[in-house]
Amino acid sequence: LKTPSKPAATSQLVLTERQPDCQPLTTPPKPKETPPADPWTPTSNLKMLISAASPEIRSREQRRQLSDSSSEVLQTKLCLQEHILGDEYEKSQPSRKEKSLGLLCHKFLARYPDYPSPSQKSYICLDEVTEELHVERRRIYDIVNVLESLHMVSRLARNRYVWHGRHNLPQTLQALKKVGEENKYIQQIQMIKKREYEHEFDPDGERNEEMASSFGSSEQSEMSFVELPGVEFRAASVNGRKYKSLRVMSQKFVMLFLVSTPQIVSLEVAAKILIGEDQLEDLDKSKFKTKIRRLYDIANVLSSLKLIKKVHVTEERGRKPAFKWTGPEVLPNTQDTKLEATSTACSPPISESIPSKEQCSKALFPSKGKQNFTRHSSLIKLVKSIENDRRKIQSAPTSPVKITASTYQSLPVFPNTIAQFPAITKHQLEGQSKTAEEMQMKCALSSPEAVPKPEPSQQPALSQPLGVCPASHSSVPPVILPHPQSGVSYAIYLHPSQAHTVTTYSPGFMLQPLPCANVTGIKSNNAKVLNKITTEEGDSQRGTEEPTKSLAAEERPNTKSETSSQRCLKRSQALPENNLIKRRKSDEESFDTSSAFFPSGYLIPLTHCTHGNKAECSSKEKAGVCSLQHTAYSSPITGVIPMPASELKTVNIPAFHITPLNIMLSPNSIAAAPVLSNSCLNSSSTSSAPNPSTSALNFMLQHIGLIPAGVQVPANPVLQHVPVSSQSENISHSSGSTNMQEGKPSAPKEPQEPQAVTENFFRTPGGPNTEPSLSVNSDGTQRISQGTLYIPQRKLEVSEN
DNA sequence: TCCTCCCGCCAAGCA
DNA sequence: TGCTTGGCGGGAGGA
Repeated sequence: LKTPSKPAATSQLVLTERQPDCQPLTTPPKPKETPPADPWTPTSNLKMLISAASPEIRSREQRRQLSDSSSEVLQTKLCLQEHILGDEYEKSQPSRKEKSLGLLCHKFLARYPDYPSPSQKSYICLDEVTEELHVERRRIYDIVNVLESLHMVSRLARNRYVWHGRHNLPQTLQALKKVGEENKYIQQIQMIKKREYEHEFDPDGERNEEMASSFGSSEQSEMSFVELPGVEFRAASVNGRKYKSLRVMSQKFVMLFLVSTPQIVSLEVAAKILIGEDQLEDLDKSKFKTKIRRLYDIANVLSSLKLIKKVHVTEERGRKPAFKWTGPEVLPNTQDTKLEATSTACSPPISESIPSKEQCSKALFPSKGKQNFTRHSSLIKLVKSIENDRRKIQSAPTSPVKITASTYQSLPVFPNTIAQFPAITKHQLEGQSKTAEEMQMKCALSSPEAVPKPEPSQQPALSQPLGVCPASHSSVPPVILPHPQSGVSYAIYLHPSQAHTVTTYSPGFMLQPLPCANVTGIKSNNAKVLNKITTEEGDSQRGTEEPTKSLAAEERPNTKSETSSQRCLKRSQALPENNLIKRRKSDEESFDTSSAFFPSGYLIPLTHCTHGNKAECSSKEKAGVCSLQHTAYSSPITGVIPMPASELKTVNIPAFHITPLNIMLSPNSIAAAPVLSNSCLNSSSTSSAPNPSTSALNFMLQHIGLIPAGVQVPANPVLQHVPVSSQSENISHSSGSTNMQEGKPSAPKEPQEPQAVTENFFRTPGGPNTEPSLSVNSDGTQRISQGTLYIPQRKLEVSEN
């Protein structure tokens, strides 16, 4: 039965009308002799008319205070039928748009308060809803499933749901964001975009294989449902279908927004990620189309909830539908231990012995809060702490988008970022010839995913647009740690987010020499390449509308999250469900194994840094060291690696407490900060800034327990030669997240010296995303002048229509 | 022409 | 066994 279209004006009237009180009209019994397929028979026609016009009829009845006796109604209908014929009838039919799921969802939501009183539970009876909204049940399921994914409703029983409203939304979004980060969706997005571009030139390429390798084996990515305390998930079917459910898809879709910066996700990318996470064989076209369909369904509901808004992103490849997150900003999770999502996947847990920061901290400090969270596999991944750390010290290896420094500086949070930016990158640049720089850039861009293997000898290319040091680093100083064996010094970055996480002493901890990163702007031709595959977003959006997001973009760099071995480990972290005790036990067991893999130590040597060595990089790339996977997700900082316990032998760092900083520190809280190499340092002689003194170093090392009191670390020639820019003085900034002093690039005095070191590490003249230009001072030293800001974000043009 | 997504078939699984 | 739930994809309306 084809439904003729109806003019918007008429149908709009019908649709905007809400009939909260009116019971649906009862359709007169249909004469048996009426052929149901014929729309123009009086009876069938009448039926359709009733369906289409009943709101009007009812409102008319209300206005006239007519009785709703069926005979009168029928009369009215018949009367209406007389007048609405042919085209009129067609016009009376709601258009397709007006039957949309989004509109239906609006109606559905209008029935319930956003924030229902906790004492007054609203129950949803599907039968009632379908009757009152005049929709088939199937559509209600679509809505309810999405709402369920956000814990706005939960299933109570057959046909019956409880309405929670938006009470749980912040919590849910926070949990989803966390899971999304753990799942490294941002990296997957980057990978997909890269693949898209590559596929343009290699349509017959091994796309699926690449995708397969990108996402790992299908078993890696079991679908799981993130639950919240008190919102139990009771799917009607506990079968495998549950894991393909719209609920899970919806959650993952939301996750993509929450982890993306800007928070715009194209359907295509979302579908690919969902497919990639699902089954690799789903990569055929029909599956893709199906996913897209479902995403539209979900998007319609989310749009009704005003969580997302449809936009279009225009790329060189064309205009793509996308959605932009318009929901509440999800702040960083402050209750990690509470947000324990549980995998409800049907796949069996592989291992219970994977430690994680949460597990460690939970073991030590069991949360007093709600513990009803079910466990999500992705939350208990071995490399969690690695990823968190990486995310903060990496940036997306994407094409830069120019914005002016002034624009950038206008951002309210910019000063913080400036303060965080490692001045070391500047020095490194200073120490580089342009040729070397270009070579590095080419190298890094041609293989941006070149992830350094944890071999000390390796010299991974680091192509990192300036200014990607995460804001969260602003207040935590790196520790300069000499390594007597290798003669290499290291910077240890203490991650603030981990500062409060107390973990136990991890016995084997060695500072592993890592190649120094080369930090350069992106100038190679590949920048173009990357640009082409990127989505677009107006700079204005970044700069004015969502400044924090702009910065957050740099906090969520395009980092290769894990090697395949890590994925295996990650995969193996799936834990059994439903038993808190069991979980606790497994947590403990997992914790015991932490010595087998010590994921959070990121160390960058102060020596061994060479400037981008194109030849080396290229050869490694050819040799497969710089695999695609690695490239896309690798740390631009380079040399950020997890360290197996087997390599952690030399220096034991117990859990300790940095009194001056009031930071609880553990080995898991150690990450690397980019540090100049000797060569870098030697070649770069911007000398206006103070060097950290040996006494300061000793002070800090003693305080943090790296060396016993009384022991002095000899003056480190490397450190002494660290040139520190004084140009950062020009940058106003505010810190404040710790009790550290800030903004004194002048010669530090104890005990402020370590802070001064920090300052110097995280400052740069032009802010985090400045592409510096090298100039030569009168004394022959090189300096970086503030230049155009380069945002390692994709060029994005968004149109909302 | 392509995007969007309604619509309903039909299978899984529950009561 | 009937009903609920929901995956799925055809195909039509709309841009």
